[in-house]
Amino acid sequence: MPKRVDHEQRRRQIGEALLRIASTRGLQSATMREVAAEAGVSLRLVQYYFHTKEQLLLAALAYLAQQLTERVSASIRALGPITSRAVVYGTLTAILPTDEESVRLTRAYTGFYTLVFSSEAEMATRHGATYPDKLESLLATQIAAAQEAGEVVTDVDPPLTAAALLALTNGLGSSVLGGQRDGAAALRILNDQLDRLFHTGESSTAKDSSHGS
Amino acid sequence: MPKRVDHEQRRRQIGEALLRIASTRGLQSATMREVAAEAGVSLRLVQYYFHTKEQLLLAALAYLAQQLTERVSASIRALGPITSRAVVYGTLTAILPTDEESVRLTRAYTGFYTLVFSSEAEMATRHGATYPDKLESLLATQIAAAQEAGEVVTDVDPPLTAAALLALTNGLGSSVLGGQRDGAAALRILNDQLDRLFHTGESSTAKDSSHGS
DNA sequence: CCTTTTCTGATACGAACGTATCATGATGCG
DNA sequence: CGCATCATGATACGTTCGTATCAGAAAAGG
Repeated sequence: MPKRVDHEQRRRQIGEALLRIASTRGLQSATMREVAAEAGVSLRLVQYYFHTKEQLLLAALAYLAQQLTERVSASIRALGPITSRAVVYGTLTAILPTDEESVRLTRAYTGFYTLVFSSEAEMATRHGATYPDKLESLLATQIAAAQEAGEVVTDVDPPLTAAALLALTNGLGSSVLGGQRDGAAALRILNDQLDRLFHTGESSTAKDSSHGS
Repeated sequence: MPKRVDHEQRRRQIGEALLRIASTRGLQSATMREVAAEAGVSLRLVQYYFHTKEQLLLAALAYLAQQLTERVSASIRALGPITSRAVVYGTLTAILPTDEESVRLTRAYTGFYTLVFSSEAEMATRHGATYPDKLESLLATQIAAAQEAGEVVTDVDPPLTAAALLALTNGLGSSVLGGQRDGAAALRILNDQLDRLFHTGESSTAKDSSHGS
């Protein structure tokens, strides 16, 4: 038997190359040959590890979801005390394209997302719908908890508000990716809304309490 | 000279065919041949009226923007008395995919939008950025006017809030297009937010004041 | 040592794309 | 009445895509 290389590492290397292309040149530029070149391997190797292109896309999407999840929990963890507000703030800012990494992730994610409602897309049911739903119910739970703690007024509907916050963040992300505004401006808008929800008087972010334009 | 047909009508017929494809099978399925078949003309005719595919896309985008604009003003007009709140409500609900026409428009629009930050896209500067900006400043003006009228509390920042509302609506639209929820659910979420902004006590929509899940 | 299995490379194939070319009715003007 | 010109049709070309095929190198096992 031959050199016995780590298959999973190889697959990951190729999948990451696809994500890199998706976040720079767009998913429609992620052809088999481009991915192979980006990963520094031959086209045959890509075919060897992924029999078909759909398998490659599916694997790359899984890698992307994993990275997104890791980023969300890292963002929450970085905020220190795990309060409901920190979870909400950390979750939303993690998926807002503000720094280089989040721009990469959201760009790639948007590519997959639009691939879903174009093609008949059997991959729609796999990740596309379940991932935002999880995020949304997580947010709803935290908002309800914040209500119990008196940080949020009781007349807001947690599921409705959670959905609104997530949709707001996604919409802001799209505007950043589309070049309408930069990440800092999007963050200001999000913070403004969060401040209105969590009526503690202080701004959500630690570094700056003013949100003037 | 031959039959002397109306060129503009022909171009429109072909452009609409592209939009129809974009909103059903996706923009990447809108090939020259598909557009020709959808419009019921020959491929040569499409080439005759649009020398290159980019010209066709540009023209179709212009048609789409025009239809969107018309829909927004029609939606505002249908609300009767032109109050600030009606303008805001009419604008946002017009671009939310709730009925068949708005689904068509938003689907097509999303296709163009994602085409922009994939390709180097010279068409990004033409419509992509200016259209949302116009909507946003319109909303900001109306929110400020509502503040003057006492319908909105004075501590909200009109530009920031306008941006948030538009981003929220876009995000909700994406979730509807992605199949995460239906148009009615998205409308409930939007109404919930508008009710919180315009503290008149009544729901924004005329038909139902409850927003329970 | 040599077989057998695992991995990698070069190249070919059919389809679909955007675009270009050749050819041909139809019509209004001189 | 013809002929130049606008409008349309049929088809070809070169490229790129996903995928398939043919084949060679490298290392464990007998």
